[in-house]
Amino acid sequence: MTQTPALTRNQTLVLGTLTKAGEPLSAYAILDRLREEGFRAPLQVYRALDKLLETGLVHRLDSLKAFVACSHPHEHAGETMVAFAICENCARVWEFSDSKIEARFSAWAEAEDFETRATTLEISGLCAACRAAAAAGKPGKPGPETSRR
Amino acid sequence: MTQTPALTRNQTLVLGTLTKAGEPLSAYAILDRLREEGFRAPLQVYRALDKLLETGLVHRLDSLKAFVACSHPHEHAGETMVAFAICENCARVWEFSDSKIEARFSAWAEAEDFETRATTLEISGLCAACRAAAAAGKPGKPGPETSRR
DNA sequence: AGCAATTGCGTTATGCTATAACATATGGCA
DNA sequence: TGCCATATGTTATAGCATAACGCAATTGCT
Ligand SMILES: [Zn+2]
Ligand SMILES: [Zn+2]
Ligand SMILES: [Zn+2]
Ligand SMILES: [Zn+2]
Repeated sequence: MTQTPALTRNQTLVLGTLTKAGEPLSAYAILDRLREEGFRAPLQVYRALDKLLETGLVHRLDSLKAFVACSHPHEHAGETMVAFAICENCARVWEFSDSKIEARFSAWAEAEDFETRATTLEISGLCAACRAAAAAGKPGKPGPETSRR
Repeated sequence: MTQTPALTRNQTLVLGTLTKAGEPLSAYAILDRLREEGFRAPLQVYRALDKLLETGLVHRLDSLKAFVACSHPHEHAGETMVAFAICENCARVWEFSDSKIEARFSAWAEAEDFETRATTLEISGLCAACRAAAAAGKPGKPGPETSRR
């Protein structure tokens, strides 16, 4: 069940940065926000992220090359397959799981005798708020802070 | 329906390289295999890939940062959500779609009023052949040619 | 044919993402 | 005390992707 073994200072800082941001951040964006705390090199961020990813407190979004704090520091223990919906406009992320989706993937894997180790389930698009704003002619937020140093 | 407008020389070379490889290749791996054909710069590969991705002849696997030829140059027109299973050991890729998986994602999107634009559905693990080989004590193939120049 | 617009191509330079390798420090424990 | 494991700091390097420029080929029109 991956007992959380109390976070170190760097891990706490990185997790705090992601939580406060409320949206996905690239490792380098995290680094920039932690320079005042003494961070100097990407490795300090990546090493902290490694541990946070292991314990499930943070997720990596492959489609964005960015990291996000787990929205329900729930039990990721239950083997649950987690999916993410990412708004291209406001960068908000919805983390959800659906037992039926999981069941279908498992069915495919069983039929093919494939042993699943990791999953990447991400859908990107426009959230309700952004679509409403767009319909009303408003510009909207700039997007996720990734690829922007 | 994205009429395929006849491929250019570079696009043909890149698609041929991916098809012949039969496994995912990074853009730089493709570049290396096309130097004898006159390729010099990553952009030549990326520009060809852009078009091939548009027309659905090639897919990008975010979890691998690599590209793979579509295994059934089928109609990707029908809005079908495509999923990939990737063997971590032999790098083979299974491309499949499941209307029930798609239906569940669509149901979530409709409930949240989220407009889906793109999907990344990838599961990685071990294929049947590699598991059997591992059980028999054999080493197996080295893995996908990504991150190796 | 003449001409403009589009698209593809080649090249150079640069930026973003991630890890290797080495050094130092710290804390638990035999 | 001496050993081991883990965290950390630092420098350098590898791997992935695009910006910006200029030129060439193609297309579509008059
Ligand atoms: Zn989570
Ligand atoms: Zn939004
Ligand atoms: Zn396909
Ligand atoms: Zn395999």
